[in-house]
Amino acid sequence: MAYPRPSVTVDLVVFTVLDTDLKVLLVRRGQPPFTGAWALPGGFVHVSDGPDQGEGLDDAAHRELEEETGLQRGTVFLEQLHTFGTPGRDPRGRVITVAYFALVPPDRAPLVQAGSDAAHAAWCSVTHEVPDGSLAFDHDAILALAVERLRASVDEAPIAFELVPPTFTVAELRSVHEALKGATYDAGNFRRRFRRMLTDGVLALAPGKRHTGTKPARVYRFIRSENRNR
Amino acid sequence: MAYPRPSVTVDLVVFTVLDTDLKVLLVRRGQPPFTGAWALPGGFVHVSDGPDQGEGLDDAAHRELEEETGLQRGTVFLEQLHTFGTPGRDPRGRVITVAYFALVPPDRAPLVQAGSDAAHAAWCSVTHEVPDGSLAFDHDAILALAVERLRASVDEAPIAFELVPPTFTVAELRSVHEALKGATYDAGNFRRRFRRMLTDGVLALAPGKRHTGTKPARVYRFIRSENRNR
DNA sequence: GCAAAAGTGTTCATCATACACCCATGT
DNA sequence: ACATGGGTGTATGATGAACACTTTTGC
Repeated sequence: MAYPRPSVTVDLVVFTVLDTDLKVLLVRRGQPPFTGAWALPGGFVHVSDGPDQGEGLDDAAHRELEEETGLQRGTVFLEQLHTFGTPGRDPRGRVITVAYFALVPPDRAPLVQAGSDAAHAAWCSVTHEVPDGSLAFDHDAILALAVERLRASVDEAPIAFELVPPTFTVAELRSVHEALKGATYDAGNFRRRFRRMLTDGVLALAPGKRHTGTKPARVYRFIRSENRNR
Repeated sequence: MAYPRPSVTVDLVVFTVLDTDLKVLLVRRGQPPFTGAWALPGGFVHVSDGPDQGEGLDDAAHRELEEETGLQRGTVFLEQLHTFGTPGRDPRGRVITVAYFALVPPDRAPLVQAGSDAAHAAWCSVTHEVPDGSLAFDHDAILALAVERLRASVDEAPIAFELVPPTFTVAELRSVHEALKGATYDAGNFRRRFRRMLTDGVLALAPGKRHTGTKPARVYRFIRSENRNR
């Protein structure tokens, strides 16, 4: 146990969908290395030599997320993505980073502006504003993997609901799907999938209607699986 | 950068299928903590304070795998699974472990016996020989996650081929699927899926036939996607 | 009235499942 | 001869893509 140890950090890939476009939260670096470059938010995992040993990885990720966005644990989807530890990825020394990806619904995304370091954080369009090779460290690779994982997860798990307000219309959910996959869905067919989720208890009709400029649409809400069986 | 740092290890969940049963490679611990208990093979990631910074995570996993089984890089499927870093998971101090899972075809599995520390390593049946709570550290949780991921991956990616000899029959591949999922597949329907893979270029007919005690069966081989397009 | 989005229905191809059935071989 | 597993065919139901269609609102 007397060997040199690496530093361990968490990096966050925080997604949201604004204006039917997939956005990622980036911060502008104020210190070297990569001063002035955009990077993923993140920080060191707190470690203690005492008996408590410090904080857990998920705890560190949630802490960093709250520091950066003000969003508290339990209110956002956060999941471990992958761990990156290639030697040389940080010129200062051996740093291993555990990457997480988070999903923030658009109605909570503006909270980012109210964060402590608001000036240097921004939502950037993944497809238009983040050219390959523009991020610090190996954050391009981390972002690429996160996008890939996000796209793959949409068809498997009910994660699109994490990117939508508490109540939403069929068209709104479809819009999120389209933003994630970069393709258009047939409105009729998407509605049928939607109806199946309704009968499966994944969704429920919510009171009220939404006026979007034309015919008012029904609004629905997502039923999390924990509450679905009771 | 002067804060206390954690130790970082890699742990390996090495699977194979022997006698139509899913097995995992376990080692018996010789030192405290958990002396005498079964554990996943693994070890510390080499870190250096010099400019080279040490070895990469994948490199560490491959090194540990070769030390334990003699299987060299490029000959086995190895993929990062998840990183576990709950404080207290190792009573000696803060240890964060990057878990990997590996798939070894049965024709190479016996090589494990030839390893340097052969006596204390064994293939254990996941369903019969590894009761919950029997492994050291949090290795029960790591194994459980690996099994879950393995089961989920079988239907998505062509990973069953990693658990089968270089050439195999339809029944052999079906047997692996059944061992992984713990269910039986209809022989005719499985054959149809198999035929689709054949026309898709995922599989190719291999020369020779295999005598299994009754009518000789055709043998096939897996075409890796890199070679499929040329 | 007209455009645009909400919402419904129909057709067609694909694929999983269940199951009946023939064929070849070792014992 | 016969049991066993290799190998083939068929009917049925679920699902998804493509697309025509009606309804309801705002302008």
